[in-house]
Amino acid sequence: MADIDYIKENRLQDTGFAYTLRLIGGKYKMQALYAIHLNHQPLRYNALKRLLVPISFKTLTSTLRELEADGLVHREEYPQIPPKVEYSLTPLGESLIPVMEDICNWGESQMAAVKRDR
Amino acid sequence: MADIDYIKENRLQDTGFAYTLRLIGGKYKMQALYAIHLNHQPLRYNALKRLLVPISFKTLTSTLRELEADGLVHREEYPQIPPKVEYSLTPLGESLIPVMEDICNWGESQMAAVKRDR
DNA sequence: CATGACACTCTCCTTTGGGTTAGTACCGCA
DNA sequence: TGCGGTACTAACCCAAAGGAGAGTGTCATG
Repeated sequence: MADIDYIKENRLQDTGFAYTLRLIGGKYKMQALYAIHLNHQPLRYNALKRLLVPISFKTLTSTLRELEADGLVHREEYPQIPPKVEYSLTPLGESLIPVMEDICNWGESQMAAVKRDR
Repeated sequence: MADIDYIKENRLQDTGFAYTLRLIGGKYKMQALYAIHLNHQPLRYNALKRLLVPISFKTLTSTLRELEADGLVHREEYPQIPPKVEYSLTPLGESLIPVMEDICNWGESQMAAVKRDR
């Protein structure tokens, strides 16, 4: 009954669910994090854009700005010409990788199952 | 380098990420699944609606229809008056619970950390 | 001499998710 | 007799997310 009270009290929307999804819920949020992770070293803006085709400038920029504001990504700007900006994962960002991998794995196995059943 | 090729080949959008998020990405998708799970028995439409306040009829209906179409939820209709419809998790839906709990836990601990640091 | 790379910004446009309101058909209960 | 509960559907609306395309300033390369 404690479980149900928990729902009835209507806290469901205020749990970690909503919190986590606010951070990684965007169309390319997880892809961006994962791409940086897999690269094993900082990634430049245009490199990231090429990896996340067909993302647009606008979306990539806002995606990165939000990830930075949420402390998942670190932005390092080199004031030179031509400009150079590198993005890397913060420890917090890294801590999300296992969670994202679970999501990914579930989807992979499910896709495989669907394919098998046809 | 295999990792990077994986990205470069541009398969990132076609991985389990996108697949899983298509299934549970809606505003109330995970909440609905979790509510049914916690109830330990089938939930009726209006009961679910009360738990997911402030969800609207339209959104709850489309949410449930999509979950059903994706095989995560089972819909059982009792042709009586007044009508009665019960929703329960399929085994596939149940298999998502641990993944969702990981997402939830990460968010909870992160919220706690943010609170602590102020 | 001109093109392209760099890391963007700006403006406008479309799509999508979700919200609002109203209505349906029937019944039990006060 | 009329109100509330049951599980919806239909029509319309709104805001936010994302996409398209052009522009910026400087430099290296062909």
